Amino acid sequence: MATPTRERILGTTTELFRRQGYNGTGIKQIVAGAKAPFGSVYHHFPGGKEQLGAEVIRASGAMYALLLPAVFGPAPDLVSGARAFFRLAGEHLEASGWVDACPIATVALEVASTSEPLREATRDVFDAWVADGTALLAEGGLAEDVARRLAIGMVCALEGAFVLARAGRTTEPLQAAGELVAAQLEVELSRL
Amino acid sequence: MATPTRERILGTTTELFRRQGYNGTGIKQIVAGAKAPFGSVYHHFPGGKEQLGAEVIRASGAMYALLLPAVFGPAPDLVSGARAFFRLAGEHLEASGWVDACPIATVALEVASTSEPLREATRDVFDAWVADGTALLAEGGLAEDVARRLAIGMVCALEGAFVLARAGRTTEPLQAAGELVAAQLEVELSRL
DNA sequence: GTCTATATCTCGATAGAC
DNA sequence: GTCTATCGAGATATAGAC
Repeated sequence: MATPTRERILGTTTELFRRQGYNGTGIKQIVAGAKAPFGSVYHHFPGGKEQLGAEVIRASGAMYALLLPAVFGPAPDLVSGARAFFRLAGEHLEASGWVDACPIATVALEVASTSEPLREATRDVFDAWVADGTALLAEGGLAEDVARRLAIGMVCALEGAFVLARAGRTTEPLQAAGELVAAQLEVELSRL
Repeated sequence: MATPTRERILGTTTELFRRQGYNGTGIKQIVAGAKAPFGSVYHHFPGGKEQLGAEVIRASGAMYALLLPAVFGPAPDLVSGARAFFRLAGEHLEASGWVDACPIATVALEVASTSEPLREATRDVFDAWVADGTALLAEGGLAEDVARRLAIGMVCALEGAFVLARAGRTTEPLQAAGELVAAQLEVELSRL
């Protein structure tokens, strides 16, 4: 209840970006959803929509990074962890009415050629995810270069699966992409 | 030079969608790029921006579907074809200044929760790509269900790699995703 | 079919009262 | 720090001359 205005703005913007992207989301819509006065956006984010967008991207990225240890931690092994990750992502996406996929992919594609500050924010988030994933797989015994290659592959497969899943309203892409990653992970682990 | 107005509008819109997405592209910008009068858009596309967008999505999808046989056809085998596909995609993306990736992914994410006609258009394109890919892999001897799973995985890996590559201005995701698909394809083919 | 002018709306952003 | 009023620019779409 006592949520600060600034936090409410960030939260509402995160949700709207996920649903409509950056260009599709207006500041008036943001303040309406956050129940904040219009001027608050420019008080808390003097850089305007672009600064707000950059902060949302970085905060969302940090939140989602927590999912990696949260799902892989309890899993008995890396292959089970990978399967669980894609399965949970699919279940969550469907339960949310095909909205709650990756919080930054839409924005990443929109701004990649139109805003350098925002592009750099999305790049930093993906880099951090890949670094975390690489560390996780390397702890499982994989060589550093193999771990990095598979970590990138996992993020790519997940992001692409979200695109197809939201377009087709089906979890089949999540299953196929998860199977692809898990199977290849199994092959690499069997070589140790 | 004698390009019909309608075709010029479609071509310019395709290019702008790829760079800025659906919401980031204005009709004024489209007619300026196409050197067409403003009213022509509503003459040729009475349904306005949404109809124009749907036609662009379907036409772009059909164009890109031709790349599959074009790249896999000359390749000596499926695994080489897959590697070539991802390598060529990366080279083309970099040569275009990190603009020319998937022509519809950005729009697909933007409209997935905001426009049913446009979402259905992107879904149909992805479905067609998956069907073509499945047929290609099945001709190579894979069972229908395995072929479909790998075809979906290939499209997912490619789409996701485009997201990371455009954000990071690097072809590394294309390489990693291509390697993931090629390696798994090799595993499945070795089982025959 | 081509093209111009304009209507109506919403955008991001600012100024300034409180 | 909170909130309102408003600006100028841009959006989509329409009307109607040629």
